[in-house]
Amino acid sequence: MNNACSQHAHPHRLVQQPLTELTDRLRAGSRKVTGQREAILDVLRRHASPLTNREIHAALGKNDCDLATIYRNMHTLTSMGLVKRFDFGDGAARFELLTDASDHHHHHLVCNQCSAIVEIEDCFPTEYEEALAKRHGFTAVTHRLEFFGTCPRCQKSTAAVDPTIARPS
Amino acid sequence: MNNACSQHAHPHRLVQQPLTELTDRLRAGSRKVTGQREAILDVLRRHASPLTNREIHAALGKNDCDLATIYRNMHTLTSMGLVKRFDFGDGAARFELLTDASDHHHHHLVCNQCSAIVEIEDCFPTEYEEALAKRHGFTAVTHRLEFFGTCPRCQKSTAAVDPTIARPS
DNA sequence: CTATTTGCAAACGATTTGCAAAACA
DNA sequence: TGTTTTGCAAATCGTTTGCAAATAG
Repeated sequence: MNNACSQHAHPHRLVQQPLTELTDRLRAGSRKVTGQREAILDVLRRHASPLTNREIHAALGKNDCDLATIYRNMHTLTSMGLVKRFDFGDGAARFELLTDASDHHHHHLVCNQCSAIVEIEDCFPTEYEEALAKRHGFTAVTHRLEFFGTCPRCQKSTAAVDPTIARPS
Repeated sequence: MNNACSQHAHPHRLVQQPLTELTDRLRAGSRKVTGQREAILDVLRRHASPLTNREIHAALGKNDCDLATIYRNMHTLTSMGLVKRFDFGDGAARFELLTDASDHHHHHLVCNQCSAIVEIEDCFPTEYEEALAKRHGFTAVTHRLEFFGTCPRCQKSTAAVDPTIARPS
């Protein structure tokens, strides 16, 4: 995927926490600290935007490991809370490192043209969500919210967008 | 997928517009009115919640047609604006009939346990979205928003939920 | 009659899984 | 050493596509 514009990502997400802190979290969860896991976590550390398994695999370079290993580890890391999974509706899951508790819930603004991703702090108002849950008798209600549009850089080009892809109107 | 609770769906979406009105829209788009298309549209007409291609296929019963035909037609119908595609993050696209312009934008509340789907009118505040777009220099910004939780019926049972699936925290 | 549409089978891309070898603790 | 993790290959699942036959207008 072409992430040419991804440098627009909000700087606050580029905070790199030390790798040792991450491996410690692995040990705390009684998981083994393997070279593959370190390499994967290291790739995630240095990326502000969520990456697909394939992108992680490509970014591993020298520390290459099997794609299946990445898939398995993203499951593990997600269930351990080290990583969060996002879906942009294009058929590939994306994963982002959770640096701290405050990162556990946020959203994205994705360019329909070049797939640039901007981290967003805006969120659906809690009070609305609570009212909505109560109204329908649901409990433990959460939401998935992602924004799509045309990024500044792509506003000049005139590339067509596939109208059948799941971009809400 | 188990949609046992789907009768919770908001009644306003059960409005069934005549099949002829739909086929007319096909003709208006210079598309042929085939038996398969009529059958597919008829299935969508009588369902309040979005259906997967497989669910549509199963619902066709006697008027069975090839799955590939359904996939191709959902593309066609989506690009014609007769149908809208939704993604709940479980890997299967869902489609819902658009009865009128007011239906072009709405959201869902999905039960994590039984996949019951409730149609939701609540939406992310337009002014927030506009501010967000301006702040990041994006144009033509839209959003995808879906809610997840535990439906009234499932609040009694104690089924575990896969923590690795993309349900935002 | 002619462009569209369909059925069938094969192809695809993302993801998962079985199993034996390799590696952490 | 005993359990977890990895690599490899095969399997799965949703979806797409090539192509010849069927069909709507």
